[in-house]
Amino acid sequence: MILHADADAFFASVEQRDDPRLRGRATIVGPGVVMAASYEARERGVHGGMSTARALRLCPGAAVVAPRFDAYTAVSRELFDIFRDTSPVVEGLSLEEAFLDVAGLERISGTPREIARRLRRRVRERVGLAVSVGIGTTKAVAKMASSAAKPDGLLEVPRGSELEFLHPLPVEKVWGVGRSTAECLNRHGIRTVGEMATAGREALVAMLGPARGRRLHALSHNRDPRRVHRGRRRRSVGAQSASVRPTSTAAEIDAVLVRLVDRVTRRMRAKGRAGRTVILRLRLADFSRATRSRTLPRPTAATAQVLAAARGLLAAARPLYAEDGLTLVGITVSNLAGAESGIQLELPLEGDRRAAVDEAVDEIRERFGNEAMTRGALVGRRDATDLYSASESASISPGPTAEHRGR
DNA sequence: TCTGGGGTCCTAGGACCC
DNA sequence: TCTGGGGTCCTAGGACCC
Repeated sequence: MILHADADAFFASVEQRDDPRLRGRATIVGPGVVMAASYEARERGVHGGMSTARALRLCPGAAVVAPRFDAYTAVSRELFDIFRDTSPVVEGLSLEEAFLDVAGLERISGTPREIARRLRRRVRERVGLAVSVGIGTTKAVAKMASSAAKPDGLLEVPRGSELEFLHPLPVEKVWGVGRSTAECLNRHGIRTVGEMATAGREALVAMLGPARGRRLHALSHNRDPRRVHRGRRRRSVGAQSASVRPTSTAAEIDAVLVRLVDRVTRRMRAKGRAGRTVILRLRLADFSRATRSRTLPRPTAATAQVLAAARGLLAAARPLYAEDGLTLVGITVSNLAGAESGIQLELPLEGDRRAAVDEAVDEIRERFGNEAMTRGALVGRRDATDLYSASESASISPGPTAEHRGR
């Protein structure tokens, strides 16, 4: 069984925990837009992403507080300490939520429900926050069960009863279905997961494209082979700023760009990562978006190199915004060295390299299932997985099957 | 309703190679 | 010389998540 644990209204709950005056009071984090809203505010229709001005019209008297990211990071660490103490296999999804594989822990720790109860109690006592937990046989069911359990709840979907849980749910409750997908399904008369199951795979693929169509079809029949795995490597590092205005001068925009590049490359160096693709993100005056990217021959985390690429992209994109100006600039470095695959291994430069590869293949089978190995690829490369110690590394990708690829 | 900041994954076309 | 299948990499954009 898989647990999905998720701290309720995380940022807002930390603020309420740390400031007694906010307890029991509608609390909104973030000036400008709502980054998080306490349940008191949600009851009045406030939700993440809306402007605080609108939120205050819906919920006059709400407290608006500025985010304190350092505090959230510290609380997140405490939360994950408890998660990892609960199960050896923890996969974090964000600061405040994670999957925990509790299969095989019955002898030591009790049933999944007992484990979940204890987890919730420990977080409440030691961190002072409410954590909702969903229990299911798959990631998707566990995740959707925790949403259904909120606030401050626990919901187990026992093995065998998954379809009873899934089928009545409206499609927009499905993890991975957002506004656009929901609208498309609704247009075709599909409103619930059960109707999705009845529609059939070909119909869903025709509506949504091969990847989304197949995934949702599988999910509606409770098929979700994804394992819980720890140690996923970050695939990109980015920073953006909405401090630019349509009236900003070229020099002001360049100053923002320099600050963003510095922030990103600093973080990359701190983590010992280097990347090859520099992506410039722009939001124009009419709030439309554009991206421009450039792939370098070699991974880098050097400020000067990333900045040179970023400036080149900005200059080339100038015709886009010369007339009306910009409202956001962002820089992301992706294609991070050593992140191409599901698994990384260091090969000894001498000795039994074959054995190391065989071991890695076994691990991939375990993590991703046999299915995923039909087209496993072994890619050997000599590059810097770690900025400071270049070594030969190999990555083995859990290749999509021919069926997955639609070929 | 005039809109943060950080990520993930998928798609589609073109260049290029064998 | 022309045609074709099969593959990789790069670029740009879109959808979704917290």
